Amino acid sequence: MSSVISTKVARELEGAILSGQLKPRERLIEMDLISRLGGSRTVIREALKKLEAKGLVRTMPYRGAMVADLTVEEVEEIYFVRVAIEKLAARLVIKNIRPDEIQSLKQLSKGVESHLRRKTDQMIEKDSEFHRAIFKICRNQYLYDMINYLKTKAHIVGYNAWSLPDRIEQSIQEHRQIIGAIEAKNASQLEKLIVKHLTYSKKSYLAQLKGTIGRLGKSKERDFA
Amino acid sequence: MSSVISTKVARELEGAILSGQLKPRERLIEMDLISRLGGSRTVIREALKKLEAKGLVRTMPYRGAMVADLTVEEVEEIYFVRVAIEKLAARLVIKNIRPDEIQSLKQLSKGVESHLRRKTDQMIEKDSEFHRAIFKICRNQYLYDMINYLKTKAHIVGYNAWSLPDRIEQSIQEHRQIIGAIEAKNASQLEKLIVKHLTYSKKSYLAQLKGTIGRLGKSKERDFA
DNA sequence: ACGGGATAAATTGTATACCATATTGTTTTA
DNA sequence: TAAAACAATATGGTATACAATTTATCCCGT
Repeated sequence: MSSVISTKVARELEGAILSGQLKPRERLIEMDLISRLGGSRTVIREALKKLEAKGLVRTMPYRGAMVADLTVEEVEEIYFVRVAIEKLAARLVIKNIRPDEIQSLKQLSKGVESHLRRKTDQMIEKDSEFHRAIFKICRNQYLYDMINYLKTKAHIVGYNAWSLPDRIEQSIQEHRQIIGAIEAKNASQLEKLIVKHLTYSKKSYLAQLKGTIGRLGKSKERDFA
Repeated sequence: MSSVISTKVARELEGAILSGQLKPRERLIEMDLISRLGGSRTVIREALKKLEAKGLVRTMPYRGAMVADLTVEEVEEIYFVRVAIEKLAARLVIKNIRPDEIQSLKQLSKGVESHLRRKTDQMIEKDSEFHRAIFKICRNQYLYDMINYLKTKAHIVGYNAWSLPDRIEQSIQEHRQIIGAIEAKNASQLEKLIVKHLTYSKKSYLAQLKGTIGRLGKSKERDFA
């Protein structure tokens, strides 16, 4: 629908949420967003709708929008599903991957390493690129969409799966192992690596969530589809 | 956001799509929808956005909205993911179910049977209720949402998983078996039943899709999250 | 002072008008 | 006949107004 502007606004807002500028449960008042992001009320509302669909924003009638939040239970639920889907993805990757794709994965992995000592933002982007590339190999748009949805959801508590000590080096190590398993066509090995990765990621999110849950108060139900 | 009216309009529109009144790739022109469903342009536009998020409608800048459609490949992709998730659900059900929930499942199953000779619409509703109840037992909202999304998507081609001969009797039979497997806490048996159910359902959708694909022309890419 | 209820302010929901911009359909023209 | 010019249609976006509802403020009796 309203494409150009509202999409841009939605992207900006998403950035603000994922980067932690806007915190979970923070109210998103249309007028404020207008003066902050520009555009008309219509545009802002459409952007909010988009983010609602993405699960980053929650709205209630006549109460407007707020940044979505996650309970510990929800994080558990998310990772439970995500593990299952990513295991499936692992099998698909082994089955579908072509030699040239292995090469570009290696390339991407190098890209991550090159940012080792740089700004975290770029590092994160490169890392996402690597993982996106893997899931694309599955050649199943729905699988991809769902992983993406679950991943984004978890990111609401903030970007900082990277804040833990040695996370970066460890991540690079993981990439190498992943590529190794793919080259060896070792599906169960790849599954294992992915599960390990997710377990770590989950632990990190939960730690962060428990750190912030005190000053936010509890949240309850959600809506969605 | 716009809650009351636009939600109602979205529901109506969804009904029209799922029931086949509005066919895949049919253009949804705002003015037409206004005169058909009432409400202002604002409301219609928000409703369309909602359905876009649900995957029932596709929009392109300055080209507006159309009823989403599915290629054969997409149906394959959807069912591939859905089978995996529902297998997961099966294991969760066995793990989490309480005795009283078994009772209400039996009750719901009876509800379906009572509509055996009635109008198909009510039958479908009762059947959905049964399956919804099962997935609720998983106590994982995300799992539930995803199954629901995939299910709805598949329904775009029309309601008629029921059009095949003896489908109703067969479905009732399946319900009994499912309840049996749950009572016996037999997870692998339950998985098998669900997969069988899905396989059948998929075949039915594909048959229908292939029947209609000729007079619709091909579709290409999709967007989404 | 304090909680509870009336009142005012703020915010969202819906409607409508208007124009810019892109697409689609038709006509003209080479 | 095909391409180019034009007209008609539909969406993208802005602005404004008002209704419905929630949220904040004030007032009051105890």
